[in-house]
Amino acid sequence: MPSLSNDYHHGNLRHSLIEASLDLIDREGLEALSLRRLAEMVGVSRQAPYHHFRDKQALLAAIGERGFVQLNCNLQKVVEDESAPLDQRLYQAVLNYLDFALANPALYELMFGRVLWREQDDHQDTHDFQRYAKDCFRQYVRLFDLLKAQGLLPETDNSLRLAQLLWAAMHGLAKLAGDGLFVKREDLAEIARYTLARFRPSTPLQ
Amino acid sequence: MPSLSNDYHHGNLRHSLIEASLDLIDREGLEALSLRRLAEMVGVSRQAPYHHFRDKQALLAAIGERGFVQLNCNLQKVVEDESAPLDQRLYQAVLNYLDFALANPALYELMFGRVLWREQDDHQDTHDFQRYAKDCFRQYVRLFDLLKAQGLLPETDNSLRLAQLLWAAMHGLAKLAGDGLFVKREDLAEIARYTLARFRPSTPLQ
DNA sequence: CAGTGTACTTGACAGTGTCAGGATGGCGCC
DNA sequence: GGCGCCATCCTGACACTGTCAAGTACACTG
Repeated sequence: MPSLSNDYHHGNLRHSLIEASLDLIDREGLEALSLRRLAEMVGVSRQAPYHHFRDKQALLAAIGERGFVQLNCNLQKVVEDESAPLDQRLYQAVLNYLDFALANPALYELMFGRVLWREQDDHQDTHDFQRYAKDCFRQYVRLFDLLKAQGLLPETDNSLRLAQLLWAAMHGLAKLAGDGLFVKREDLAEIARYTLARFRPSTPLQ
Repeated sequence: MPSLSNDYHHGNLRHSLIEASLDLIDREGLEALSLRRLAEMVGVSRQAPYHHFRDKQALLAAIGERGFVQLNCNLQKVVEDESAPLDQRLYQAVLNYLDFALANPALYELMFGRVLWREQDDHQDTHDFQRYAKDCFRQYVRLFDLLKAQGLLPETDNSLRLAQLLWAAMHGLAKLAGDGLFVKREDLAEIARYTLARFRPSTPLQ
């Protein structure tokens, strides 16, 4: 067990680096994230991070993983909230996703950035990262399964396809609103309802 | 008018740089694009590009603009193809979009990358760039307007909202399939039909 | 108490965007 | 025709990046 009060051995550098990264990208954006600057922030030499991350990509994967864990935790609470009716849970799961994306634009950009998703890369870090991401996605499949089981969706509907489509729409909306291309931010909630109406035209949402 | 056969004055460097950029990112991805390397490819000094682009960002905007012009041209042909029924045109417009995104992943990434869409930036280049992007988007609004005019969609539907939603879904699908996160590439066409069915449940598509 | 390994350090290198200032050469004006 | 203008291009320099190599400090194990 490493001692925590030590000038030379930092104690838990890995954790500190991830924390500092989140802070940095939140304040200055993803492109401001550099290993050297990070090392300086944490008060350590430029090469020290390499004892905890194989390279920059591995650090990025760890940060992204953190994001997915947080998002997953968030969604899980919504999906398993027995006190709310299922269609309200679905609506809330969409809103929470969009909130998360808009509240952490840089982190969201990283989580779905191309760097972490190209196939070539077969290192353990990115495998872990992608596993956590898929856990997140599965929350939506599960929600649609529940809706079907409760008769709120026809049995013939395909939960996987619905989840893929819903996720695609959410991701697109997050991009549109977050970067302000074809959607004004204040219209987002209305569009979210508009979206869900296409999935379950029967019930009104507020 | 500059002479074209000249060692010192390149003649039409701006165009050559954009062309070389497209070639490079197509072969090696977006992160391989550097001004210095580009200059070398074109056979010019590293500072020469700065006489045609204010900085790297301006070059990126020009490349992205090129992408939007191409996409817009592509869509316009589909939308105005009088020989096809409107619902088929819509379907084709979706397929063409997805094809474009999957065939030019690096260019697509650039076109919708965060670098070119943050608001702060108020230079002419990015304004032009964003104008072309919006032209593209308007093709879809127009298509929905046509569908309404022809009675294929209820008058109460909002073309803008429909276009926003459809575009969001397409963008999300392009991401999902292109980077292979939650969607297999071969399922994409089916999901595209699934998507459109949510917009106009009445007609079958093939 | 020697020694081993982990966490950390400094030095070095190639590559990046971009600022400053100098060279070249085609064009219009006297 | 000669001259200057100025767009176009060049070289030098700087601060910054990721990362390899090789050294140092410290904790723990025999």
